[in-house]
This record gives sequence, C-alpha cells and structure tokens, in this order.
Amino acid sequence: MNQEKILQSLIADNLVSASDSARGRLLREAARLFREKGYERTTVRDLAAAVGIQSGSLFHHFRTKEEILKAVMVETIRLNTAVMQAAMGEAKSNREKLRALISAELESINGQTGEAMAVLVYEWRSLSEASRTEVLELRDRYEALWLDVLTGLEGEGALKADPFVVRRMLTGALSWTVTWYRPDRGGLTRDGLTDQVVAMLGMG
Amino acid sequence: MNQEKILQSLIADNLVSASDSARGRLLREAARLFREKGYERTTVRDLAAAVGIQSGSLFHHFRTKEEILKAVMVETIRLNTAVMQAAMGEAKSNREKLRALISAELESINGQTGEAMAVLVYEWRSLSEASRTEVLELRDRYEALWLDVLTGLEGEGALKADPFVVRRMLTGALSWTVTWYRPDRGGLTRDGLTDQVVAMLGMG
DNA sequence: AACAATACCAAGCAAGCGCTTGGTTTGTAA
DNA sequence: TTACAAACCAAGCGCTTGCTTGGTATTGTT
Repeated sequence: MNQEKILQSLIADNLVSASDSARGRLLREAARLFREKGYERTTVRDLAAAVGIQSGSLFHHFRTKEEILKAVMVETIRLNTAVMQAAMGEAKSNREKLRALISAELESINGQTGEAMAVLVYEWRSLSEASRTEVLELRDRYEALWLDVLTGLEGEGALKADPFVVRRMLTGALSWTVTWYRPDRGGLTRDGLTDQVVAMLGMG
Repeated sequence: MNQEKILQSLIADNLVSASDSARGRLLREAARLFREKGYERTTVRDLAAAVGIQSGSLFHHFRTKEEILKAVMVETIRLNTAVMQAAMGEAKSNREKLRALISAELESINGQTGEAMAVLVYEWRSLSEASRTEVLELRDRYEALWLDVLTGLEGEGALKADPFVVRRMLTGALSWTVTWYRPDRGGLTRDGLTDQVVAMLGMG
C-alpha cells in the first residue's frame, strides 16, 4: 500500500482532512504559519487571511485557536504513524526496518508534512493540558514502533547503546534536520542522508 | 582553569552578568519563564513579578522585552563557549576531545545554564533580524570548536560519516536531551549518558 | 420551489499586551 | 549634609488579541 492509498483510507475514516477541503486547506496554512512565526505570533486574522475569509468565520470551523493547533498535530501523527507502519512492513530484517524508519521519519520531517511536524515538535507548550495528553497518547503508539526495532537490534548485538536512549537521540537528531537540511539545493538526497545516519550509528 | 574561575573572568570583563546582581537575577528568572511558558506567553508583568518589581521598572534595565531575550542568549553562548574551550584544552587526542565536547554540551544543556540553553534552541524565532544575526555570529565560533575535532577524527578514519552532518545530528540529539533527561531521578549520570552517546557513534 | 443547514461577513467587545510617563525612594560619594 | 544618579512605583495609554454576535449569502435536499 503506497502513501497515497494510505492517505485516502485515513480520509475515508475521517481521521485526517482532505487537503482540498476547507478544513484541510486551513490546517495546511495553519501549519505553515505556525512553523514560520510560531503559534503565539500567528493571529486568527493571519490564519483567516491565509485562506481568504474573515477572522470571525474561523470559529465556524473550530471553536478555539488552540483547537486548530491540536488538529494540526493530531492529524499529522495519525498520517505518519500509518505511513511508517507501511514502510516497515516491507522490510525483513531489523536492520532494514531501522533504515525504513529513519528514512520515513526524515521524509515526514522534510517532506509534505514537514511544516506540521515542526509544529508538533516546537509548539506543544501552547497546548492545554487536556490536548497535550491526547497528543501524547498518539505519540506513544508511534514511538512503540521504533522501540520494537531498536530492542530487536540490541538483542542481536548490532546496537551497543540502550534502545531508549538511542531512540531519544535519534528523535532529536532527525527532527533537528528541519533546521538545516534542504533536499532541493545541495547534493544530499534523502537516501544519502539516511545513509549518513546509518553510518553514524556504525551500522553502515 | 575551572568553571568558577572562567565565570569570574567573564563577569570581570562584563561579558556575562553576576547572578547576584539585579540584571543577573532578572536574566535567570527570564530564562526560567521563557523555557517554561515560551517567550511570547511570558509577559513583562510575569518577569517583573518574578524579581519582585513593577512591570514598568523592567524598562529601566532593558529597553525592550526582546532585549531581555537576546541578553539571555548572548550571555549563555559566551559562557558555554569559554567553558567548552577550557574542557577541550585538557584533552590530548581527538577522541578525548570529542568526549569532552559531548560531556560539556550535555552539562550546559542539563546543568545550571540548561534553561537558558533551551531558550536558545527554541526561541530564536522571537528575535528580531538584527539580534538574530548577532547571536548567530557567536554561535558560529562555538560550532567551529566542534568541526575542528570532527574533521580531525574523519581524517584519522575514526569517523565514517560527514563531519558537518554528524555535528548537526549531535546538535539535535544533545539539545533534545533537555526534554527527557533527568539526572536527579533515574540511574543515568552525565558520564553514563556521555558513554551512551560515544557508544552510539561506534567509538566506545 | 421551499426549506434547512452550512458557510461566511461586518462590526466590535472585553481583556491583555508592551511600553511610557511623572514622580518618589534608595544608594553613594564628596 | 548635600547632590545626584540609579532604581523603582503607580497609573494608564494605545494597540492587538481571541472570540462573539446578528445577520446574509450559498449549497444541498426533497
């Protein structure tokens, strides 16, 4: 199942918004603005202008500004968890699975969902306690995918450090790429970057 | 030269504020609040209350709120660059130097200056263009320390990946520790964590 | 055609924001 | 004691913020 089909199925289940719907368009613009200026510096007037409506009309679609932030985060996690599960399903060994995970996470961070992923990493403080809990639960399921593979690799002796620590280091390392990695200009492709990460782990 | 002496000398040169001065106390509280709630969500009234003065009185010490943010960042970089240079000076081989760099950065991220370091990483978007340039110049000098060592290790064949990429991965990985590493509760000491990082790089 | 639901606009309110102002207290040194 | 600057307070200004309100198009269903 490729990425497009996964997306379609999630849309059908109403778990993420179609990008051509009013809601989807708003969430995309919101992710862009939240990443560019930060959640607090982005006003509801900014958001409304970005989709060409009046600021008050936003509240027909979302009850509060924070609900928009939460929706960006929740839909992003849902999509990426599904994509990642699919990418991993095709791999045989744990080594291959790890490579698939790294590659998929780099894609989600630097590809289409990149802006939303950056929001997920940097704007969680702007969530209310309740929303934070909700988002964290989704995150935990995503993280379980990683820990399974890393624990497997440790058992095989391929990994010398603690799986929990390694996952956390990789979380930081990979999410940080959003601040410097520009796949368009400059020679490093995503595959190339994945190779570098694997080489850095001594698993080249 | 130990850390305390370095600090004294920087204070003497007016490059960082003494923590018992009015300015120093304000900057410490500001770092705490900025990290806890984010720069935008922290009001000048919050800052003033934290040091026990009226909000207007802040502007006797700093011309704008942003100037406070910049001061937190600038002083933190200055201090940590100096500490890191000292830590590296005692090491002989590049391997030892790398370990010293990792350990020192983990200390600056998770020790006394941790709150300020987190601000440095997460709040740069709230800086004006001019301040951003200024902070980036200081950062570049700090980064040069890392690149020298990593390039050396690559030359020796101890490092299989690109030094620039590795440094950026380490930047993300180490700064991310601030979100999960708790040296007080839980068994992992800073030395232990440094070991894990070195092991992860296949240089244990 | 009739109706209801959906999507939107125009206007503005209440609250909170960064920052200013004019004046008072506190510290320091001659 | 006097002189003066640094540190601070009390009050509030002007503006922006998230959000509300009452009403009007637009769309879909029967």
